Amino acid sequence: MENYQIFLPSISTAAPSSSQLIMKNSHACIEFQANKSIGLKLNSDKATDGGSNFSNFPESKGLGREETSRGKLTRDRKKVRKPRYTFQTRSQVDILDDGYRWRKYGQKAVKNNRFPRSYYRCTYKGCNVKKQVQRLSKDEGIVLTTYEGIHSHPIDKPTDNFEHILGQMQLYTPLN
DNA sequence: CGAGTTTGACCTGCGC
DNA sequence: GCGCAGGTCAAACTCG
Repeated sequence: MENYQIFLPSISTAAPSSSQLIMKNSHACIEFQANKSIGLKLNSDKATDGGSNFSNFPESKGLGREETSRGKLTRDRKKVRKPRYTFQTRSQVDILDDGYRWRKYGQKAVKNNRFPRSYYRCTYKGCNVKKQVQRLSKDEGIVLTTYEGIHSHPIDKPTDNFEHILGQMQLYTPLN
């Protein structure tokens, strides 16, 4: 960790909608963006790349489902979106080993991006943290990892730098 | 056998 | 209203 910058919002509802953390070392470059997701509508035009629209988090999208034609979906999803944090990582591998255990629950092709987006959920009991992993089509060396929510448990298998990063996230994350 | 992955179907919101 | 895109579910499958 040679170069470490943090730009984080004050913990206030009037805080700027995004912040950045940039980490660099000899083998990786990570750019971290935190967005308060509640009610944000930042881009008026459609993103040209599948990974560039992570700052758009309509509050109600895909939420509130209780029962459907399948008759199986009875979960009561919260209507409040958790904050999301996007890491932009230059890496040859899609999956950042952040020390937590994740279970993949979906993969989708993204418009204007030849790489699919993968959806993961933390497998720790009671931990509802999700993440999305996507490679940029215009620079396939860059992987966007979007975290949604805060882990409420210790890291399962601590790895060097990421424990630091995630610790910072929890320190600075505004609570809902 | 349990945990994790794959993948098609389904649901919802949004733009036209 | 319709189609598209994003997000999620869950059965089937794979792997250790």
